[in-house]
Amino acid sequence: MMDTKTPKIRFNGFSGPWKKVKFGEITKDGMYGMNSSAVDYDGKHKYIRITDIDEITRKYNPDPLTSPQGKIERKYKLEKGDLVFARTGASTGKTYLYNSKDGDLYFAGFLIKFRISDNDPFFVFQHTLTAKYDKWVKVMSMRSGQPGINSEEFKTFELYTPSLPEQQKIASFLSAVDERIELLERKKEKLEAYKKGVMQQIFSQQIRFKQDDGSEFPDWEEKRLGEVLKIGSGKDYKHLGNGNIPVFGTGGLMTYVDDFLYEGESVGIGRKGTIDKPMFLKGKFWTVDTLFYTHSFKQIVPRFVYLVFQTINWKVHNEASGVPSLSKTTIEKLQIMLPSTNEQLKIVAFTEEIQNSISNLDSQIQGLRTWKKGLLQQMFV
DNA sequence: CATCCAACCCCTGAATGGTC
DNA sequence: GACCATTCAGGGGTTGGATG
Repeated sequence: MMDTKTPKIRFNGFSGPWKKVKFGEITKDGMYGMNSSAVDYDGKHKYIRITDIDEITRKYNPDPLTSPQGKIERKYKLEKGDLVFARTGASTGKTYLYNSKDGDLYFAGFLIKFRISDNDPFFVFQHTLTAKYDKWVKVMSMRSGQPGINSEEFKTFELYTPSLPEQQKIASFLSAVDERIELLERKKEKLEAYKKGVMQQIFSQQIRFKQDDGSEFPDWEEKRLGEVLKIGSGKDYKHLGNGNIPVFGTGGLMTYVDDFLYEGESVGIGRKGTIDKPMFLKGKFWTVDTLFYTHSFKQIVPRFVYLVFQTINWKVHNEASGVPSLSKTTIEKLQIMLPSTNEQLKIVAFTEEIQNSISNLDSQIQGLRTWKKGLLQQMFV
């Protein structure tokens, strides 16, 4: 007897149960890619490896663009309807559906390619974005060492499929949802670019704000950072107990403890490792050994410091040969042009408004992604 | 296997303090 | 006041665990 099921929600005009198939039954090959390392892009052959697939959007997103090394064979070129799977490492199970817009792509050995036949590729691909698939990957990839799933194992993944027209109907609906998400993403990118451009114009004084009564603000003054603020060192926090005071590292929030280093508005900046990602801090907080914070502000408001820090090219000031490093003296010696406090506040308010719109778009995008994930659970069985 | 990053630790130089 | 010992904080390289 055939194993069948019916999904919870469905488009009008379709009826009848969905039938259970193994992934291997609706695909051809299941071949491993090129066993070759990546080299600089040669202008013709684009290489796709696990890291070139975006974790969230599952799009081909190379950084930088590379080509495979050595002899390039046609059989490693992806075609319409090809779906690739990451087979080892922490990203095991990550998938990418070939999109002809990405041009000619040659796939790497850590990916396995399946060509989907007689079914809608996009419909099948969507199954690899479900919670059910994630769970399956988690179990199947368990090994004594690094996680992994081989070609034969991928073929055993089970899914339920309707008729081709119903698959296509679902696929076109879901791709419309994806398009909406992409539209918002592009909007967000544009706004981010706009913010960057405006900040440049503000800090080069091409744009100046006026006082509320229409008069000019005073001229900007050249200052050493050390004249207007002090740099505080982070400290180890391991000896502290649990609490509700956040501990920040160069990568952001780490944990919560029961003591604080500083209270008030401040800006964190990396001392080692990531030195070019300033963060705005407020309230009581603790920073680790590798994250500086600012304090004792004179003639400068912390939120403006945050803006200034975002415009500084920190990597230029790196003085170490190994892990990038900044020292207090380097930071204190930096020269900046400083507007009056009132103009600083205007600039801060203006840029924060743009930032709010960006954050708004971001939460809309997150919301849509969550909604789609839930939708997949209802539409598939 | 490569990358990232917190934690670790060594080195240096300034500050402090003691002794003759 | 000169000299030396000790302490301490900051600078910066190394290490190892986590992650992709």
